[in-house]
Amino acid sequence: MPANSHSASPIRFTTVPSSLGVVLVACSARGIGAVLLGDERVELEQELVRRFPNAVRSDDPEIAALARRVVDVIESPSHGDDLPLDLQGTAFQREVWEALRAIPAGTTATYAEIAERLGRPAAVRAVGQACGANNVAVLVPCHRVVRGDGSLSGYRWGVERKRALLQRERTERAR
DNA sequence: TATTCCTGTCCTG
DNA sequence: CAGGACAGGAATA
Repeated sequence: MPANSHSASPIRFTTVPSSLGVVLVACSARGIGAVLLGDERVELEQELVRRFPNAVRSDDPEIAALARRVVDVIESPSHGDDLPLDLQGTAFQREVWEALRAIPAGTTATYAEIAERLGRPAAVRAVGQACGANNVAVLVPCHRVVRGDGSLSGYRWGVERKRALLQRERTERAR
């Protein structure tokens, strides 16, 4: 049991294919620290290492099982998730991400609504910033936040994926 | 329609 | 440390 001093505990990751492209799942001892979406495996690995320099690839079955569960949530949003998360961010960012998790699948909220929910109605723009800083795609549903005029605005992993996720969740909710 | 300002955070010089 | 850039939005002209 290596007692780690100030260098964070190792973060292990693996990648799996999905209908939305490659999914990279990384986790620490506390839980899932990152879920990245992209077109190419290498691209995602580079992005992860940029954010977590101490991340290492792992073929641990435990990680693989976790990754499979993440893909399940992606493919079938109504599946619900109780996966352990290890979110790192400022107090404000955590508040935002917490608020996002309260948005039911199949529905959306505006950046203004989130800001209001936090008691900071004027911090709308900061909310957008916090969403973009989120490392855990899908499980922290930043894709369910839209503009006041209904447009999808942006998405860190591509607006097309945002559109696909929302459409899928609406379909699941309808049945 | 075009500016301007607001808010929290990050990035860059 | 200062200034600019953002996945927004309301107010003003």
